[in-house]
Parts: sequence; structure tokens; C-alpha cells
Amino acid sequence: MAPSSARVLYWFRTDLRLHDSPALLKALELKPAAFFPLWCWDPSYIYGHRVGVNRLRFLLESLACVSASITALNARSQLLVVRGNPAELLPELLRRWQITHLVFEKDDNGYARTRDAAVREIAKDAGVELVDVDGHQLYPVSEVLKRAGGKAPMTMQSLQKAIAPLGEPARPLDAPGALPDAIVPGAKGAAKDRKALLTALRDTLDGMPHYSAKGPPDVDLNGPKQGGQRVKGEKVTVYDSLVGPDEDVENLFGVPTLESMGMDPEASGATKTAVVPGGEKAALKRLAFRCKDPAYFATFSKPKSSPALDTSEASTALLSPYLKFGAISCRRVWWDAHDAARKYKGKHTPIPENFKGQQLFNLMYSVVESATGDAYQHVRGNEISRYMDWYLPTAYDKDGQVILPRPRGDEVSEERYEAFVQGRTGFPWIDALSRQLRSTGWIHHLGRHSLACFLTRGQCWISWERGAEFFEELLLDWDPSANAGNWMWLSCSAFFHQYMRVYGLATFGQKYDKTGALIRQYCPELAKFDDKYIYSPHLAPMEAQKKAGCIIGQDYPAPILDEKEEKSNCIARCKAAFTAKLHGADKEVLAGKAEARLRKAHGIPDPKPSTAPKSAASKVPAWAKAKAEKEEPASTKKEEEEHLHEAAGGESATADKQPARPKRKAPAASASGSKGKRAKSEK
DNA sequence: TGAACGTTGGGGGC
DNA sequence: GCCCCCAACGTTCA
Repeated sequence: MAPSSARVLYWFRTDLRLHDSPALLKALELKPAAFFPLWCWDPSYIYGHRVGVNRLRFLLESLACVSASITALNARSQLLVVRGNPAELLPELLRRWQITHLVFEKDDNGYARTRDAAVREIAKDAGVELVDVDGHQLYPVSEVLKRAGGKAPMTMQSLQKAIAPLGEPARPLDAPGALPDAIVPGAKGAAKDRKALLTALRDTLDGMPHYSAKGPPDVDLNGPKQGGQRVKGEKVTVYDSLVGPDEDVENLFGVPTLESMGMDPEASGATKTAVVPGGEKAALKRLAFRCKDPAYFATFSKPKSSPALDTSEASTALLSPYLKFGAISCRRVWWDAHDAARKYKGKHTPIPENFKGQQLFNLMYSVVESATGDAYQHVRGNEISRYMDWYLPTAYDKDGQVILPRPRGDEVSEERYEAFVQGRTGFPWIDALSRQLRSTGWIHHLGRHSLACFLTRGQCWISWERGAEFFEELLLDWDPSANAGNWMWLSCSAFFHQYMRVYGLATFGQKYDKTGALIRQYCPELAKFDDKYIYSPHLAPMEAQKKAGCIIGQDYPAPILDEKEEKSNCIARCKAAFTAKLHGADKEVLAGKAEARLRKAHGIPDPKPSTAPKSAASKVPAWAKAKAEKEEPASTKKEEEEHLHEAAGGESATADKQPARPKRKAPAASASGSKGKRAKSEK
């Protein structure tokens, strides 16, 4: 098979694998005379998007794995990592490397959609043939949408109907057995070794302006990183040159390090080393481990898998980060799990609770996101998201552009949100999950449910947009379609509507683990409490608190709110929002008038906007105030209840029917006392 | 138009 | 571990 004259640039993105890569195989079908495996280390992704240390680390490890696999197939090749924005780099690379074909795997979701539309134009202008190939999902997203009649499939049933005519997903394809050389333009043939290639390739890029030499960048590389991941003000060196540090030729076009990005995992609250290591090899190993037990996939049932386990002993297969980055193929997972489960003779779990169902939900979100467009990430303009009068919604300027950073909202909500992201709400189950997420980059799906329900329709009534941002920064497996989709689901904004069903802040976790092992691990200050109190330490008598060496309100925060009271407030607000039947794309919402109308119609007073400047407020978080309050003479339980009652009556004429924003002070130790009384008065 | 259903609630009874 | 009920949503289908 004589090579053609094709010079192929293969652009790796969310397909960091060699096995079952339809796009990669398509590129090789061109019989390239020269083959350039490329990765663009885009600063706007790293510094402009919400991406934390754990996901960056996972990405770096995945890149290193791909590069090593390429070198294993061709000792004169590797992944060619260039530092810069693809929209700026690609036109130059296409020209300087005399590329004839640009090949990549399609990405239908989120920011990739906009990026790839621009790349399409770039290829056209350069006279380069662009070959994009489906492969990230079980079925081509555009095909599924077409089969669904162009209408977003909002239920598993409608998705299944849409894919039924397509049959089973394709069987996975093998990894290529060889990869062609990257041949420098003008060279007679392949370089004698990898070092020679890298040096020659560097010379082809001579004079090309690199990122930090170009003047003011569109993102401040050394500024505070969104989400607070940047630490120690370290200088970013990764963008000092286009091809990486060149003191050592070995490192040219190499995978950057966290240090070169000024990132320190531990200072960011992440574990020192990855709990879930990135890369295709790790992914295949993990899948193979689960396939050894036929019962695992055959009897897998998501609602029955425990969210109360640490990341290293997850009850689920924990393949989602690998699927997100394409380090494992979804078809490989589908069929390996299928083949393993076939050996199991007992009763198999059906779709959607089973493992295949989980993969189909991912597909469903991807299809819905692609049908909804960029508005999918927010409420405003989003045709599928119900409008609810959340606190801390995304803010817009006169022209409808998102205001960043978000202006502060009402003080109570700001403090609650801060406590939530820091894992200091005073609810151990919530705090453990929040901390586990920050530490390891992963929590179980049902743990995500607990957090999402609490923050939105369960208790805090804070916009799902804020929750989605929090997960976006910290989740290894963050995906623009699944993340926002799940937040809409849990907040009853779309997909799911049964707002009466609220996760208990103690009861839900207890169902899976009465001993509270996850809490003991991530909230060590609570570790010495008896099982009886581990999920609700604020109910422990002072004697028990002393015995446990943890005084609530001092060593661990008192609850930031009253669970039952806020639950009933939120249900009433859900009812009001469902009666209003507003959606994100409705005129009234776009005009910014929905919130006032909804609150007025249902007798809910507007929250008091925060007066505290952002910096000052963040220095004194909620739990610190709770601590300060603890030091004041404590009010009796009775006084506190009376105080709350007055507040409710005083804030609105209709406060007896509709909930008002509660006073900031949470009833720290009154939950058990008020429980019976409130239950009675509600009847 | 009404019944059945919807991946994953809580609480109680058996 | 299974059932029902709580009170109630939207979608689908007969």
C-alpha cells in the first residue's frame, strides 16, 4: 500500500485514546505520507473556563498516556503539544506543515460547537480538507436528533424510541497497529529519531508569535484564576514559548506540568496525587477489573449503588472521567460490559437503572444540549428550563451579556453558597460530599443529587446555575451537557417535576451507611461522634459533644438553616413557580420581569441585596459568624422560635400562606425540639 | 379526558 | 426488602 500525498493533521480533543477511534482510523485510511498528532494547549480553556486542579491533572495524565502510546507505535513520533489558541495556531500550522487534511472527532456540545465552527472556516480558507467523524457518543448526536424529529428527547423513553431504528451501537474498533511519521516540509524522508524530528519541527515554527509574547492576552495568565484555583501567585511558564521549554530537546512539544501552570494541588484542596489517574491505560484497566465479575454489570442498579463510599472504593465503575475525555470509548464500555454481563445467569437489571441506562442518559443530555444551544447553560433564554425565582441567578447587562464576575446577591444566599462550596453548612452529609468533591474530583451520582437538591429546590433556593458552576470547576467528569442537564433535573427545572420528593440531609446518607464513614473521613472534626449523632451532630447533647471533642458552633458549624422549615418553604415556592408556568425563553423572562411578577403574585418578599463588599464578606464566611454568635449569650429555644415567628408575620401580609426569607440565624440546636411542634401545626 | 408512568424521597407497616 | 401512602408535577397514550 503506497502512501498517498496526504499530509494529515490529526487534532486530539476529547478523544484521548488510540482504541476504537473512528476519527483516527479515518485519518489513517487516507494513507498519509505525513501524520501529525496534535494537541492545542489552549489558555482560554485553562484560565478562562472553570477548571480545577484535579481535572487539569487528569487531562495532563491522559495526554501523557496518548503521547507514550503514539511513541510506542512509532518511535519517531509523539503527541505534538503546542501552546496556544487553536483559532490562532491552526492557520499557521496548516500552512507551515503543508497540511492537506485536518481530521478530528466531532464534538457537538458546549464551547466546542463554537470553536469548531470557526475551525471549519479556517480549514476552508487554507484550502485544507476538513474531516470530522462521529465517535464520542454511542450514536451520532445529529442522527439521534433527526430521528427524534428534531425535538429534544426529554425522557429516556423518547430517546429509546429515537435510537430504536439505529440498532445496537457499533462494536468497538481496534487501535491502529502503526502510525506514519511526521515529515517536516522539504525533508527527504523521516527524521532519524524523535529528537531530530522535534528540533526540525520547532524550526518550522520560527518567528511564530507565542502566546505571552503577543502583548496583552485575552486572559490574564498570572491573575487570580476563576474559582480560586491559582495559588501562591506563581508565574505561569507554560506559555513562554509555543513548543514548551527548549533547554531540553526531549521536552519540546511536551505535555506541560501543573507547576508550569502555577498550580499546586494541595493548596487548592485537592489530594497530592490523583485518586483517579488519567489515561487510556488506566481506563482500560478499570473497565477490565469490573468485567472480571459478570454479576457487576448484570446486576448494576444505579439507585442501589451507595453514594456513601470514598472515591477510591466507588460502588460505580467510575469510568465517567475517562468517557468525558475520550480516554475510553463509550462503545468499548457498552460492549465489554454487555459481554461480561452475558455470563451471569441470574436476573439482569433492566434499562434505565442498569449500566447501559447510564450511558443512554449521557447520550440523551448530549442530544438535548445540542438541540438547545448555548442557552442550555443558563436559565435565561433556555427553552427547556422552567423559570423559578431562584436566589443568586446569573446576572445580565443591558445587552443581555452575562456579567462576570457575578454581582453579589442577597447576603443570606451568598453566605449559604459560600458555606456550601466550602463544605461548612453544618450538615455533615452535605459537607462531606462537598469536601470529597474538592479533594478527589469525584462523588457518586446520588451524592450529586443530595448536593443539588439541597442547594436548589430542597433548602437554599439558590439557582442551579451556581451549583453547575461549582461542579464545573471541581468534577473530573464535567461535561457541558450532562452537568447542566443534571442540575436542571434535580432542581425540577427540566426532565423531572416531582418537587415533593426532597432528599433528607441526614436520612438519605444514613440509608446507605449508618456509621457515617464518609463523614468521618472528610469531616475529621466529627470523627469521634457515635453513629447515633454522626449525621446530625447538632442534636447531640453537650455532654456527647464534649466527649467527641467537637463543640458544634465552635469546632464544626451549626446548621446554616432549618432543614424542615426551608423544605416546606421551597415546596411552596416550587408550587408557585409551577403555577406560573414560565420558561427561560419566555418574553417575560427575557425582559427581566418574571422574578418580580412571580414573587409579587405569590406574596414572597424580595430578598435584601447584600451590602457587604465581596472581599470583606468572603473574609467572614457564615460558619465564622456562627462561631461568633455562639460566643454571644445564647438565646433559648423558645425565644428563637418566637423570633422566627415574628419575622415571618412581619415581612409580608401573606406570610402565613407563603414563605418569607428566613432570618439568617439558624436554629442551631432546636431541630429536634421544633420538629414535633411544627409537624403538628402544619396539619 | 383520565389513567399510567416517570432511573434514584420519606415514612410507616409488614 | 417490599408495599403503600403522602401530595402532586408533566408527558404520553388509549
